[in-house]
Amino acid sequence: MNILEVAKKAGVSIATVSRVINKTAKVSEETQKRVLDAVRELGYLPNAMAKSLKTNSSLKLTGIICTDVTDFYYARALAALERELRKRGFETLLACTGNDIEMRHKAIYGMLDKSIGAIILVGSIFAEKNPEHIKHAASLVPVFIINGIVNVPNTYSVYCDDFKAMSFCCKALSDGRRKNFLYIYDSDSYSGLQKLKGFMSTTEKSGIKTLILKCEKHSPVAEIESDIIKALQSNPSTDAVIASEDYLAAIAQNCVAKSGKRTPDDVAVIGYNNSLLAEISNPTLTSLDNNIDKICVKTVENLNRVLNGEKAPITEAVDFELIRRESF
Amino acid sequence: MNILEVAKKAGVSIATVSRVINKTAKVSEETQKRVLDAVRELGYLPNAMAKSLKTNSSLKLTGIICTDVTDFYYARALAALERELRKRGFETLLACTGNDIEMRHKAIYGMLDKSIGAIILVGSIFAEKNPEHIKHAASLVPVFIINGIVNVPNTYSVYCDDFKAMSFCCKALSDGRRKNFLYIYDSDSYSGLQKLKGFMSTTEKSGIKTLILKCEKHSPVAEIESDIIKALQSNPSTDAVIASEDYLAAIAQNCVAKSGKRTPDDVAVIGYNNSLLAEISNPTLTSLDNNIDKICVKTVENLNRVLNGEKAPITEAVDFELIRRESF
DNA sequence: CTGAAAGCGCTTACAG
DNA sequence: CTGAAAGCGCTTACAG
Repeated sequence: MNILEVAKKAGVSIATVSRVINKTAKVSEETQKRVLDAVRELGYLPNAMAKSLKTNSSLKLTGIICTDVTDFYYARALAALERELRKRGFETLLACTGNDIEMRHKAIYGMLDKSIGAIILVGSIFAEKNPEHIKHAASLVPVFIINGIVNVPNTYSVYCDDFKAMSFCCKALSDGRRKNFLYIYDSDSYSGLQKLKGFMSTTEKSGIKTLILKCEKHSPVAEIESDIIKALQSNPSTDAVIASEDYLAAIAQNCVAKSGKRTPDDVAVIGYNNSLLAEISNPTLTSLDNNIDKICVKTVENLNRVLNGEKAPITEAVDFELIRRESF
Repeated sequence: MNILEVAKKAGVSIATVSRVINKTAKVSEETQKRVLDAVRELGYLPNAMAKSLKTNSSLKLTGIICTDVTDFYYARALAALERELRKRGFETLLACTGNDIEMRHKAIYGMLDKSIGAIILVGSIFAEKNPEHIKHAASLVPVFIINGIVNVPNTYSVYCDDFKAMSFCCKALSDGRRKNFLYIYDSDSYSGLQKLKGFMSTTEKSGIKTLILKCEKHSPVAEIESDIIKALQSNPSTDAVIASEDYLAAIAQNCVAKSGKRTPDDVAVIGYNNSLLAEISNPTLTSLDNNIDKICVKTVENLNRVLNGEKAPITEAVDFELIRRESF
């Protein structure tokens, strides 16, 4: 089914069909109707490939690569990115990779094959120490990383300074006379490590006692709970918990309760990302808002600039805020 | 930057360049190297449009239209769909629409312009009473609806029978000697209404007293809480709450606690979708699992069949299961 | 207002 | 092993 068949059916040239469909020049009403009828009867759908090949407009495709859309934080990022891209007339090609490094690399090379104009990598997990694949991608199209930094030409980062943010959380707790912190995290990504470093460096300076617990992402909730409860038991004077993600903080709150302690009186809890979970938790969860929405807005602004041949900042930080609720 | 420039730089014909890049015929090592070097130096990226135009393979694009990726249920659907599509070599073009009906229609027409082979509509909100736009879309490409039914040719549905599922929840509660139900919901989508009907018809038959509360989606948690608390106060003998979504159930649990009652002893609570939220809630939440993952798997199987010219079921139901936890 | 024809960037018989 | 050329389905000057 192509434009020629429509033209034949309507008894006109393909040029005329094209004009009618694209409303790109005056065509007599009578002819117009014949063409439109033919289009309808045949169920003709213009071939977008051929079209963009000719007009060289491309589909204005942006490739978004994300490890896991079911992660609430990434889902918010994806939603914001798609919304901002759409605003500017870009389409979104989505690839989810899971946490397997092979899949991540494959996804990047896969995207490169699709006539995309740019790649957005969602999550600092893509900011590896040896970013060969990103280097390759960036040699072909501009690459934008959400909340991660990788030092490669033609690669742009908008991020929240998670080191500072986590440091801020620690200070808030120690200002509140808390002295014995449990830190729970689940990811060794760039941003995950920044948070961890922020925690360690700040608690060390202030002479806070610390215990650090790493959980496996996607392990059963019961398992995480049991690990946290053990950690709390091994260090009964724990008076504050900081988690790298709200869901870990929410689970931790439940563990605190199960240990017969009260939040925040006995144990304060701070989460991270300020997700819906923080509002729904019982007690509601104080959480660090690292402004993922703003990160995405700025990223797409930069993308738009770069694709228009303008300059854009290589790295750009957004601010953060500790949203206080019942848990601290 | 096109194949001709690469050919010039390498001192060969464009045919040879194409062969090297696609490994589609023997080329001498020496020539191969010259071509690959040229490709590298120029940062040449084949034009996927031109390629697919020629091979007529198309990008094997599937358009997924979704109202809101930050909704946990839809995020799970999207993740499952993308995974299944990728398995079979399809790319995913994503459009998010929000809840505005205009935007939904625009998104559908927008997709049709992109050389997609099929459209997947995520969420029964797309199953409107007057599905003109779906009819139009389905006249051009097969349309697949996740958990919604619309009676239009070339449209396929895989769904969970939410009427039956909700009815099952009610029966479980009334078998447990509960007599006074509060139902909380937030959506008038096809599936939302099925759930509501299931609730009403079953409670009516069993002589259960009922109160029905509709919340606005995306309204602040505090507002939802206050509405629920009012509802509980207006009907102090409420001994069971059923919500159309886990997050509403989680909030309801908090309200029950704030009203000085215990879950499940005084008030049992059942959520819907069996999301992570159900596991994290305190107490953990009994929830109806409507098998969204299976729905998506079957949908992509059907899509694959239809695109290969095989038959696929027009409508297909998956089973459901009530996952018991602490709240009932 | 309409059509014939060139050309978008590729792939792939067809020759050699 | 390699190249010249046709053709994928469109759009758009150029003529008329």
